[in-house]
Amino acid sequence: MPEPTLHARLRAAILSLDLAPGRPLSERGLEPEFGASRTPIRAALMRLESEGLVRRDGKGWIVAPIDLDEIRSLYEYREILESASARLAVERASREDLEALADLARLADADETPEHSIDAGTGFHLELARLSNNDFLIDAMAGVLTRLYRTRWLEVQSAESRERAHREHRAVTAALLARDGASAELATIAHLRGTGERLVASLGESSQRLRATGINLGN
Amino acid sequence: MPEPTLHARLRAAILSLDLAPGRPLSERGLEPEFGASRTPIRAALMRLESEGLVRRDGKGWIVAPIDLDEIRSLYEYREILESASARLAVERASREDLEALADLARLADADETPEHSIDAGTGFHLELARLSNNDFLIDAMAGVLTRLYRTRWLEVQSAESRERAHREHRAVTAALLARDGASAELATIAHLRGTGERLVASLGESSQRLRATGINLGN
DNA sequence: GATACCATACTGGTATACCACAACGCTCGA
DNA sequence: TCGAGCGTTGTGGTATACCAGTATGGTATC
Repeated sequence: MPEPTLHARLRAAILSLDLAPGRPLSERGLEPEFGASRTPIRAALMRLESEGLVRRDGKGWIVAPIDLDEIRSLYEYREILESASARLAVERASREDLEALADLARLADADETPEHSIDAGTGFHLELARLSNNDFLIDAMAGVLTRLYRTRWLEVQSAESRERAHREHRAVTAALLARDGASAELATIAHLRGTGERLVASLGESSQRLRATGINLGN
Repeated sequence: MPEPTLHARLRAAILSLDLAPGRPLSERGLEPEFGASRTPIRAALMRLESEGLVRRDGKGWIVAPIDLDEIRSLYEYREILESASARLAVERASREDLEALADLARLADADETPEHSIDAGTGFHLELARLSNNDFLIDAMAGVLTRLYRTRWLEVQSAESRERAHREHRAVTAALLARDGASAELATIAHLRGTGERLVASLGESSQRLRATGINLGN
């Protein structure tokens, strides 16, 4: 296995909350931690900036904070992308592709580590986007999922929300397999809207309580 | 006026077709042409890569070619984004904002240089996206417009297509001002679908004839 | 004349030294 | 004791030297 690139390692550190949201990053400061020199670190930071995981703060860098308004916009945007994906998937995906997606939704059931649950959910939604067969839609969904990844540490805390997600994923795949575009769109929107609202609610409730779970919004 | 950044200068050179699609770029080769050293040139190239204007080709760089399938996907993607923008604009934009947009569509009438026409069209669509009040939607639309910018040198060649665009823009703004979301969506989709199909058709027709107009697809 | 091989001249990738600027803190003077 | 000014330290921005890999062209040999 090739060792992960610097970009991938930095990315993983941010997504795992190992590098806390809002934390200032200095190019030289990351040199010892990641065993690389400024040039590739700079390149990685610039790339992470375009992914929305890192941000310029004045002249310096910070790990992108988790902002409530941004999450709201992101879910609205995602609803546009994902409902369109569902509609296109109904028109274009093969039966095999749809069944593979349904398997993803079904297999996600079992007892999982929170991290597995996050990755399974991300995988499901990304795979759905792939079925649209539109590379720009796929890339956009990948970007959204990346930007939302850290907030999902919250969602997967409760077994109930994990089960709800799986149930709703199965509802989406059922509509897709039935080639019912309108239902697939509606099921997708229902899933996202519910998830988004619960997430925003729990984020808005108290950033104090979140810090107790090890999650800091960074703002 | 501050002098344009290196990124902006490279970007302008690509969008104006001064750097032909498909042309190989070497970091060192750009040094004398742009009077900068490799480090900032490299940074600019990485940024342009994330905007889709430059691409890695093996180990090297090339100006992104203009690919027919990509244009098709882009228009499909854009239809998703822009119809959603129109719908959101109907819900959210103030009367003043909508009238300002209508002004943009109206003022674009006059005799213009092709470049002005392109920028006016880009401005109109970007402004429409802004009225959605969703930053991600806005950024995505900006990205789409950037990626499509070079193809618009074709559209503005004919006075007839310029006039059609203006007319269709006015139809969109009329629906927006009437607060008729469904009509606004439909007018937007009609505009894009027609424009996209004509563009793809003329691109597909003959890349030979295009080269005569100074446009090379780079593939 | 054809082919194989080697030298050379590129490529991007990396490490690092230097620059200007900004913020912080200490020191010196009132 | 308080305040102002200056120096030290750290920031990103840039220029450049060096590295390893690669493709290419010329030459020498068969």
